[in-house]
Amino acid sequence: MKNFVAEPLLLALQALQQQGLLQGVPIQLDFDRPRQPEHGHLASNVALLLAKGAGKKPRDLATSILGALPESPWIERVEIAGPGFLNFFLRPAAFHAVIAQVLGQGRDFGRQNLGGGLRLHLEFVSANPTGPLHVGHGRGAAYGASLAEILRFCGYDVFCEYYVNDAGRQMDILAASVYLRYLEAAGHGLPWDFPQSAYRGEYVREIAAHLLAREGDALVFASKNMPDLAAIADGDAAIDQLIAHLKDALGAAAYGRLHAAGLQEILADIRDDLAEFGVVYQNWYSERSLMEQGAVERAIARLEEGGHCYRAEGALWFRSTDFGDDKDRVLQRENGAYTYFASDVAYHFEKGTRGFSQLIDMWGADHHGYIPRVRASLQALGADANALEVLLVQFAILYRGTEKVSMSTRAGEFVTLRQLREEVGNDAARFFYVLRRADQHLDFDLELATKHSEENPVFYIQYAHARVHSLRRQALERGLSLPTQPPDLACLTDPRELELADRLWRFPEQVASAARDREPHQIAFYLKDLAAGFHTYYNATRILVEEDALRLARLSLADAIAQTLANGLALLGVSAPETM
RNA sequence: GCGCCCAUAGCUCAACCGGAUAGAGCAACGGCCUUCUAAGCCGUAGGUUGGGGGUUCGAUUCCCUCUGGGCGCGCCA
Repeated sequence: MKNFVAEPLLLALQALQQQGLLQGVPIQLDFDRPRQPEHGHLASNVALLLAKGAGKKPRDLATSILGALPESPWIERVEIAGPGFLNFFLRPAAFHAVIAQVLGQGRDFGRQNLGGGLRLHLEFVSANPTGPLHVGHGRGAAYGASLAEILRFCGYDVFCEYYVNDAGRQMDILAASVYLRYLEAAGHGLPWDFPQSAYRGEYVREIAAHLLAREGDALVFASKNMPDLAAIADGDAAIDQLIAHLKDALGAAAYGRLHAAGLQEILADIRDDLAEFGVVYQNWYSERSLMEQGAVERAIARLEEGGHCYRAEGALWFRSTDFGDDKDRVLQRENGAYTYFASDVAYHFEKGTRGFSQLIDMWGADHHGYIPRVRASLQALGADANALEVLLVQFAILYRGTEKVSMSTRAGEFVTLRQLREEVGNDAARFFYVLRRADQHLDFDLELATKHSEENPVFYIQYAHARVHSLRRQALERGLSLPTQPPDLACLTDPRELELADRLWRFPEQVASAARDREPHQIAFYLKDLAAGFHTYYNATRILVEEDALRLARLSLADAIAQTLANGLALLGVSAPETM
């Protein structure tokens, strides 16, 4: 739609160039949507931008441009204002064309091909499978899923992946926690209190109960000669001793079943939870498979071949300081075990070999210090470090009223994503999560979200959508005809109607902007604005009037608005109900 | 101490890769339902964009500095 103005303006600038007025000045077209209606529907500051290079005063240049503008069926008039802005006023026909376009394109209105099919890898959530997802993870899930949809709508080939940390010490702690609950469920009391450093959530008992149902007493024997945890002051050391004992006593096969019991149940839960939330992955990538395939060894060998490693204090280090990191990082510990970082080096390198042009990672903001070392590793491995883009998502801080809610997974004190979804509904949750920029802290007041969920702006938007469909139902009930394609919009002359069409026209731009900035909240705010415009119009103007032409034209406008609301809501994973 | 992020109306947040007079919602106050869904609409009030410098025709936006907050600085993940 900007072409209505961009094409004539470009022609004018080219004409001036031929006259020698803009020699050596690179032409750049730039438009603004003025806040003030007096400033037109579109304003261009080209004269201000090009004035310096052309050696002219901005207003004089603007006058020259104005003189060179060809006639256009869409442009009513052009004014020069302020320091040299060119303000374009469009004819109603331009807005009618927008409405027709929305109705013609339907669900594809707003779709565009910015990406050109570029393959893009998007990793998000990737929470450790040591417990159910909590409300904090929900933000990443909603944000990532919405971003994926927006990017797809803009012509990118997006591949969503969840990186499963199924290999680390945290999983061993989970296994040990399950084992202790298993003993309890089997009727064997623990010789000491349940450890503080183990996972104490209720879900661990459930996993243990299922394990007991499958295994019976078969694993109880390993409770003999357990280390005396009560005697070990350091909780982490205590749990590590317990893990070592269990691995030894149970043997690889039985310990593997114990380990898998927790992992598989929790992973299945996470998968279902996210699927119900409308968050779908193309792949779940196992950290353990990375290790079993030798990818970590290969990556480290490659680093060593490049001379980026050294041994010190018994450990193998990566000289990340050569690539701008604060300090060097350990890849392999003194005890021979690889660090989490080593897996991540391999994982990110491996991603790059799968043919993606760009890698987008979404991390919690607490991981920001991690970016330089991952970048450094990609650089050292000869990969394109610029292909990795890390989006940091700030924490969601939970409140219950004015009180901060603890969010410890170990202690099992948290509100799960599932609980939240059940309380406020998927639509409200999805929308609420993307309502603010990712780099803003999200204050999530549970009391407010549950008690006053009807105040959530998602209902405001859905209500506007439902109202349009209500109009259509009303029209049918009264035996009135509905619009046909293409609509006749000539009688839409009211400034409010044209202004609404103006907002519709903005949708594709907003989608592109949201994709470029990786900011789904832009869509959310746009939809609020469009819904507000419709509610105002609805209250001020009767749509189902007797006069056929006017009624059909207004219904067409309403249909176009509903279509755009539905398209936008779909990008955010929110439903667009026809009745409320 | 070093690094990253943030600071806009009483509260929660917008402001289109620098644009013209900084906008919404909530809270407050006052109006609108015998006609298309009042989960709505209209109006009033609310600001030195944390302070100070700089760049620019032009700064909430970019740079510097200070203040205040969040997070990080493990052979944890």
